[in-house]
Amino acid sequence: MAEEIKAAENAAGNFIENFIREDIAEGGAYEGKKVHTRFPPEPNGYLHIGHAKAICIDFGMAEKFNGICNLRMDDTNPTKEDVEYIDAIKEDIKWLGFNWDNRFYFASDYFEQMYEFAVELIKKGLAYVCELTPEEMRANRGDLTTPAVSPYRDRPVEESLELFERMKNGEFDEGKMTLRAKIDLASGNFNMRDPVIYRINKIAHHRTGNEWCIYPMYDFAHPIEDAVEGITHSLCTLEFEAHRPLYDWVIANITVPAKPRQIEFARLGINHTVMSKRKLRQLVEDGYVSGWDDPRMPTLCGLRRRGYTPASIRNFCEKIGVSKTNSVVEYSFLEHCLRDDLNNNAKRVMCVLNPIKLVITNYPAEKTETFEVENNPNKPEDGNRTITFSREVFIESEDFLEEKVKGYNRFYPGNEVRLKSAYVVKCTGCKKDENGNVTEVYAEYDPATRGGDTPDGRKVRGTVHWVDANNYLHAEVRLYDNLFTDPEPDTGDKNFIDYINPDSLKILTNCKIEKSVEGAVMPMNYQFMRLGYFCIDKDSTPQALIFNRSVSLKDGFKKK
RNA sequence: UGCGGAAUUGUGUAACGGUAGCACGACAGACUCUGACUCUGUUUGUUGGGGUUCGAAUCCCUAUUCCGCAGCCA
Repeated sequence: MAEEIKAAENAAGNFIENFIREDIAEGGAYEGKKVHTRFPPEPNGYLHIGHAKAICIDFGMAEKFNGICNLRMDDTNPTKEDVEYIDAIKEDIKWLGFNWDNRFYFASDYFEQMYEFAVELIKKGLAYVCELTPEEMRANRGDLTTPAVSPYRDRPVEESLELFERMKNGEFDEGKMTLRAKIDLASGNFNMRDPVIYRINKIAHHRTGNEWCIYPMYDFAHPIEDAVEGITHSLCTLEFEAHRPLYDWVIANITVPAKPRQIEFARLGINHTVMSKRKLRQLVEDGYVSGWDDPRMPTLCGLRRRGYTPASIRNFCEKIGVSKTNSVVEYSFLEHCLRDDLNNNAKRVMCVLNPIKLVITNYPAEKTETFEVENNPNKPEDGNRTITFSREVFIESEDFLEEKVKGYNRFYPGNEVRLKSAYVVKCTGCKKDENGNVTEVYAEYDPATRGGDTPDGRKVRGTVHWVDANNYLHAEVRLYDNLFTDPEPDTGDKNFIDYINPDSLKILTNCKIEKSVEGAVMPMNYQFMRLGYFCIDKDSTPQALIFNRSVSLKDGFKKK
């Protein structure tokens, strides 16, 4: 316990952490236990960056207090769930680096117990079988100031007991009956207006098959799941705030030893994207993206394919903090977190996206020489690699201008430029085709500058990346931009589809990359010098390399 | 209109009656064999109005704005 408090005192301290710390100080819900949280996804879709925040909070908070965190599939609604998502969810969480050990559970593990608890409530006169149809229930729901009504509210306990058992036995059709908690039909909180806690669903459950035809509702199931697993702090998002009184009601009225506490935090919003499962699904199903793992998607599988690292995402979640304020974080902040990680860890490599040939006219035609280049100039311990150089190299077509422009210090006739790690060369001109397009650039090299140094100490302002035209690999490179042009495509009465960015994907098929990447496989992050961070795509093969641009480098070039 | 929440710089987040700080961005400069990185500096904020107090982002009152809730979804 002392350790836990100490650990907490050393930490930054968001409101949840402070809450738990106070709880520990008071002895509160603990009874000497460890902090115990859980991450409870419903297996009905893929995880996205918003879930990553929740995962980092659930697992991270436990970690911070030397506690533990369970992974639990909240599978109480067989009409929406499927096994196909379970493995994907586990994979994403593992990828982020969190560990649930052997504490992997299903809400459906507790169906029998939940049934017993429901019976307990009925016996206590705290639940009753209601025969209102869904339509009738809606009609009798009341409104903000008018109470709800149910003609079945005062049904004798014995009768409810019998009907509930018959519900369980499949004697009634879907929609005919529900079990309702008897709380307060006049409550200003609709969740307390005798909420349905069991409904009939005659559909096979992905785990329990046809064993059950009645299923507990979230509001009844969740507190039980938490209590049964000994969860101390049940962390969830803000929209469940109004459900907390019901959560507490269930805990208070059934016989469980543990008293978990629900604490709510704000959902993550990120601009230039959408986060709701429904909308992401629409993007996939209507073909706006190639799939759930399209590199433009905010899904964890999408981000992973895009080249995001677990560290960058965890760091992002750590830095955005936790509060109860609804907020929209800038997408560029996520990008910052990626650059921050990759700048330290990605191997540098040279790739020319839009190649144009540079001919070094005073360099021998048949000669080839090699250079040793640092893999990461900021990290000498990452070693060197060898690249080759010859009379013809590819340079970026945008690194050449026929005439000097103020502030531009790359190739233009008369200017000296350094070919990164090779030689300083002086641009002498270019060749154009009949349409006036530049087809080749010419330069002369200074043999005294081998390795890129200038023995005479003269300054060379521009340094550009290049690839030996006699020794390179061909590559396809996919460039991505925001999926939506509008920073908040789904606020107000906007239709997010109207704001899809038509230029969110650009495919370059004529890229030249240095030979050293030969044989590279996923997952592999590179920095293409001066361009950005790129990774091998899952479509890539050794014969046909495909790279994704994860994020560009920050562009400090000031246009006047 | 009932209930429950939330308002701190462009964005996110601290400060729990005692100097409004940090990160990102932006801007300016230094450095540089990546116009990156790194480093230095600058800029912008307590939703409004009252009150309590020597002192208020923080406590009280009041107003305003925003978010969530009327699924047999989670």
